[in-house]
Amino acid sequence: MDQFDCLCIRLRRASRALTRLYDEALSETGLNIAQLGLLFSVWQAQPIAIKALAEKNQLDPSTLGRNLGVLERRELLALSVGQDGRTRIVTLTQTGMGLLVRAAPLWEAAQTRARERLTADGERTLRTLLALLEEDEPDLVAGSRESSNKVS
Amino acid sequence: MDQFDCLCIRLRRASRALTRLYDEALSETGLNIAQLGLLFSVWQAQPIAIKALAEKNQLDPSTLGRNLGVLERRELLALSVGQDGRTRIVTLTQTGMGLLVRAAPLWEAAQTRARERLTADGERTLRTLLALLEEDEPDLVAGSRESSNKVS
DNA sequence: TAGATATACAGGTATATACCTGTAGTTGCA
DNA sequence: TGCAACTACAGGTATATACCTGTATATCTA
Repeated sequence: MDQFDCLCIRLRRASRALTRLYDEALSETGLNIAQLGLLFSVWQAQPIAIKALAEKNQLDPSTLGRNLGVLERRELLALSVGQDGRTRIVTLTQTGMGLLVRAAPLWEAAQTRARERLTADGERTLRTLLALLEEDEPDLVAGSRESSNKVS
Repeated sequence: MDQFDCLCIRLRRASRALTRLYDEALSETGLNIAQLGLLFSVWQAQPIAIKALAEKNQLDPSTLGRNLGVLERRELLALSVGQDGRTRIVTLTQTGMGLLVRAAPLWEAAQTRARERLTADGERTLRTLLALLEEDEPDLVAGSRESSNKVS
């Protein structure tokens, strides 16, 4: 146990560090990067039900519901009842769209700073590796379809 | 803005996914991976003040203080007043040490499963890239000391 | 040595995150 | 069609995370 070089802890630490970088860049918008990502995700997919949005973002639906609540209270997005009375349909408001547009260049700047910490190659590799980490064991039986995500 | 491929969002998503993997593996211990990491960090560094531990883990001191509180209430670690009366000194209890030992093989299994999602090369590369992301602009003026963390 | 300044936390507030349970609304089937 | 099973959320509870402010303790300086 003298070696506890935990991948998860490393990832969480890097995640906190990068979150700080983006949040700081976005501070004047009153949004953090998680909220901006959510707004953008809604913009892309609207109108969309909470469950579907949760899957798209790989978030627990109850977590997402609460996160949406914060943005709804700021009137950045609107929730309404879907045709299926059980669902809540999420859409972006005008205000939300406006804020998204205003935040875009600030996000861009943060992204650039993040990229500067990596190389162009590094960024591509990182994205690939992060995607691999999200993969749930892809059905070990069907061994024919070889893993298509080899990394250098 | 039609391309919002945010590194930070990707990192946070991967972090959630990996956290789920580790937390599930550790569930029978009643610890999550953040708590296990903290216990281990204390074990390595004890006795240590909250501020120093916060720096070691790159956590906000107030965040760390609350996280420690959870583990203290479970009597996994102990807080006492340091020689400098302002500081709180953290140490692992016997119970904490015992749980750390019990959790080790479960953590190991999770780590192995995480590694299987990457390649050996991938893991090494990932660690390097994550470390780069944590780096705060390394003093742009002193341009002589060239960046020693190039990635293939 | 007294007062100014600095430091280390504790606690308030807010958000992110997940698990669990309860409830309202749908769907499927006898 | 009426009930059983299912589904989508809402809300409780708990932890992780960070920022800000207040307080106790140290330290420094005139």
